[in-house]
Amino acid sequence: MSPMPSSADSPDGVSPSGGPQGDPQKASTIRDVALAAGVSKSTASRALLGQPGVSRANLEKVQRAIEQLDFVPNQIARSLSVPSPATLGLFLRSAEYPFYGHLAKGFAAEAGVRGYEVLSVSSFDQPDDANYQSLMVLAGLRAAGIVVASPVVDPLTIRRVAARVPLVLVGQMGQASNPDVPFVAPDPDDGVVLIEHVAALGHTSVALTAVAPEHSPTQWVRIERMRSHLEAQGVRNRIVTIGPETNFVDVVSGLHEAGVTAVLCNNDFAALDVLAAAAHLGLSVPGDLSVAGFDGLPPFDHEAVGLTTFRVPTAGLAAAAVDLVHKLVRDQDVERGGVFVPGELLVSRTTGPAPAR
Amino acid sequence: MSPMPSSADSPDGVSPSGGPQGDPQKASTIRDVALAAGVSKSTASRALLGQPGVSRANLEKVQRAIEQLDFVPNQIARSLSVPSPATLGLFLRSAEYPFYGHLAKGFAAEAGVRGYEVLSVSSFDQPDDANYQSLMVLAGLRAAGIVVASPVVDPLTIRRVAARVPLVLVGQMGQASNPDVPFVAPDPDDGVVLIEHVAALGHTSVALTAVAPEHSPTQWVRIERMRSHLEAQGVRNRIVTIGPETNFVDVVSGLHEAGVTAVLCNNDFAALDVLAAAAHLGLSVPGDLSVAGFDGLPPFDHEAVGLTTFRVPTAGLAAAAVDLVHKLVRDQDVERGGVFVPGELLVSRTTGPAPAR
DNA sequence: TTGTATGCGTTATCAC
DNA sequence: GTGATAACGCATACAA
Repeated sequence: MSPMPSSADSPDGVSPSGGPQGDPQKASTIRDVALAAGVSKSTASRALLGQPGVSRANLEKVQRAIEQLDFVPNQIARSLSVPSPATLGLFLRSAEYPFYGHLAKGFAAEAGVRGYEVLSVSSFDQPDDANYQSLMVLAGLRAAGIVVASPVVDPLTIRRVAARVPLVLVGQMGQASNPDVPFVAPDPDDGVVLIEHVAALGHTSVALTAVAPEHSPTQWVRIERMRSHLEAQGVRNRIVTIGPETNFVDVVSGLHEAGVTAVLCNNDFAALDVLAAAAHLGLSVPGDLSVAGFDGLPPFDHEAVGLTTFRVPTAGLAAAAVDLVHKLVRDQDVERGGVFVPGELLVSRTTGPAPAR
Repeated sequence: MSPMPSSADSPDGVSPSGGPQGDPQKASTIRDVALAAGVSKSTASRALLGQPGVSRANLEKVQRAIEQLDFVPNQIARSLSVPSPATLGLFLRSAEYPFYGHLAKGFAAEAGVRGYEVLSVSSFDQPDDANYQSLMVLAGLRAAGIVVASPVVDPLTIRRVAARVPLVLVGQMGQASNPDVPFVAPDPDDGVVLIEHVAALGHTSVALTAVAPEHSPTQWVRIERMRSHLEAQGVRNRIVTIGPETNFVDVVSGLHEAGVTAVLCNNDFAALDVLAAAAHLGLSVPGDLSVAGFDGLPPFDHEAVGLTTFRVPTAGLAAAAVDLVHKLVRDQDVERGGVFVPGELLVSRTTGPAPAR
């Protein structure tokens, strides 16, 4: 696919010229300010920027003109003449999920202390080419750097964009497809901590839930580690693939009948589904069945929910990502490969000792 | 405060000229493309935009050059000459809260079908002037329209921006401070539905939790309605102001001893806090105490959580907001005032009949 | 201290 | 069909 943007991106046939009676009030420019203040554009500009070398009289005149005209400097034009490395782009999967929301928060905080503005676009399950468009918007805005925190972006797109602007991946280990793109990801051994938790509780037959690989590549790395760790310990295990259509009552019922005493879920939402199913089946948790989630973000980590889960370090991931992209922007060397950030186990009331047989 | 942006917005002392050995690969421009293709800028531009009047030969040459140079048109420069009506700005409070995350999702979906790109910036509890800066970024980008979904933006800023670019408020009824700025908000009578729910269950003494007014202006409108409705029904009531430092065990204990049998919380997080406190005090829910939340977004609406709450219609709010701003962009008349969107009551296991006295 | 002239990258208006 | 040239709004080196 050509990198050309579609020229038909005008929304819904809106003509740029505006509506019936023309533009209501054309945005005032620095020229207007200068005119109103009776000075040259240069002086107005200098006053605007608070630069030295402007007489008090003119400064005040310009300020008055600005007030009066409600003048807002056009950042676009500004950044055209002075390359501003002050904007970072954030490409998120979907702010509706706590993980991405918290990631955005950490990202904004970390970028803020470094003086960056953050512009973000979300890929709410858009088709691939729409994702490409969205990323191009960020690139077209000449953001100093871009952080991509969405597993659904095609590697070729990543490579294309990464070739032009410093880019860091979050939450996916892109080695295979894009070895040169640095990344930040949760420690793949995070899941092993959960395994050790349930193994210590005496469980000898556990199930792991998972979603389709294309929805979350990192999940599979983690799950494979968990699985091999389980087998090394001689614990029976199985993987259950779930999706939007999954009937959890059937699934949990089947697992229980097969002797499974612990279910480790791929995320906290799934854990709630399992808990609801267990309740529906009259299974006590953790008496008959232990359940653990994954992500551990609010509100799932709340005492009132009581879920045993594993908290992914969103703040740490965000900080590492900003750090990486900042280095890239400053043209400093970045270690090939990436950064892994470990999370922490949160033990609550949904896991307990394996039932006596 | 003056509308002048700080000129010290360069991140961390980065010199624009780049790192040690100069710019590694200066972004290629249309000039480079034209040069490489052996045509003029005009022809290159036309080819880029897919405009008619370009020979097949030249078209192909330009396309090849684009591929080779990894050329991405500079949107910034582009929108300088032709104001792009294809971008909507979204100013969010904090994507970490489910409400804003879901709002963003609905917003993106609705804007997408209308052909807009969505750029969002979040005001994660920034100080006021930082908010101003962020909004100015959006305004400076010359977005076609802006939707502000953050209660913490000062009215003067809103007015300033609204004077330049179509702007719609979400979640706050700005009549008082900005009567001319259209808004979309949850129905202020939403809370009354909860009142009727607990009243029907026989509760005669209820408490309402609330946060400080500056954090959520709309909340107070809702709560006032609830309160007057309670009094009209002769139900005893009190308002408990909560904050980050609140000790919920003390609060709930006090309420219970005072004979309160139902607590209606200002949001779902607070409801979880109340539930945890009740559990800690050995109070049964809903036996001794009924608890309800507010917002009703995932995962709070999950069966496994079992919380009685009220779902605010994020999708509806988002759709209405996009509709409004779209009309504004097209220069169509917009009814003064705003749009109220009602939500729906979700009854679950934390509310029940009032305990016999 | 102030004004003039030029450039940033792109599109649009003209001539050719 | 093609290529100069002038905007767009702002910053800035340079001249005054």
